[in-house]
Amino acid sequence: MAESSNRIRRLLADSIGECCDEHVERRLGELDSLADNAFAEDRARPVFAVLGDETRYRLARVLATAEDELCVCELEPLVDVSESAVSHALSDLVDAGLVARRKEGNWRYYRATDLAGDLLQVADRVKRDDALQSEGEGE
Amino acid sequence: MAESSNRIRRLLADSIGECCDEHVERRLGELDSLADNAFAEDRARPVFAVLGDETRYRLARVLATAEDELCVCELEPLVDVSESAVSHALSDLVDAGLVARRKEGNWRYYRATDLAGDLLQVADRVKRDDALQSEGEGE
DNA sequence: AATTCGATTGAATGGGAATTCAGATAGTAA
DNA sequence: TTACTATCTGAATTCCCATTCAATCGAATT
Repeated sequence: MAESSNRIRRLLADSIGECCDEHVERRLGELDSLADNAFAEDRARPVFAVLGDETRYRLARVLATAEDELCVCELEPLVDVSESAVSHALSDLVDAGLVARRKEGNWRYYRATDLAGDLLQVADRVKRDDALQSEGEGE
Repeated sequence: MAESSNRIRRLLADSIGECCDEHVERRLGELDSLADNAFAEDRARPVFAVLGDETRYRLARVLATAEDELCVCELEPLVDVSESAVSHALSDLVDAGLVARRKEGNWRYYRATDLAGDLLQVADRVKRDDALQSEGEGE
């Protein structure tokens, strides 16, 4: 705390020439409220964590691409893990709201939700922009 | 392979009453091309994996909320890890195209890219829909 | 009711990733 | 050039999570 506010003091001094206690206090207040706003809603992270795993990502991708429901036995051959792992992965996807489940007899059908489709679409779309953005930096 | 196509045979038999070899072959073909399409672009997964980590997620969230560049010494107090870990996390975010870096003297300024902002926005927006979607399932 | 089938669950384990530690680097100041 | 600053890097360690194994479930069939 004392350490970091010293750095911020020097940072302010560097950027605005002069820096008094008042400046430091104000900046610290700004950062505090920024953190409050940023962390007000933090239920989004599990969604990213779920999609970050290869198995779950592939299942979500297939289901979103299919735009239709698929049975577990149709999904299983598409990922290189055991039947049990597929079941675990699909459960995680359901819990995260990325996939919906329907039961019919012994079969379980899974379908991607809009959330999954939208997230994958955004991640695909902006990937090129990303490359453009990092080109400019003179490292 | 033989195992899974047997299941698919039974699945088809269950859903369309009758099922011959031709049906099985066609369905297997459909699933194959589905997988080809789904896995054509797979560079999106690392982005999710990066955002799935708590430290990186918080940094990205703060930077996106700030809508302005922040110095490392301003970010560090907001996450409960060492200075080194913050540096590692920021590097990962830059590599994933979620954050851009600018150097000025001894200071390093970081800013969220559009990709980060868009992904976080989508993840936040659709979270309510998700809750609605999973309400309907009679588990 | 016994068996088979598709799928799920829970516990244990192995592998990988996040953190830290120690040292390095580049820029600044004396 | 010497010291100091803010940040980064790489190696080592710790910790978590994805997978598997085994057992189980509900539904259907005999």
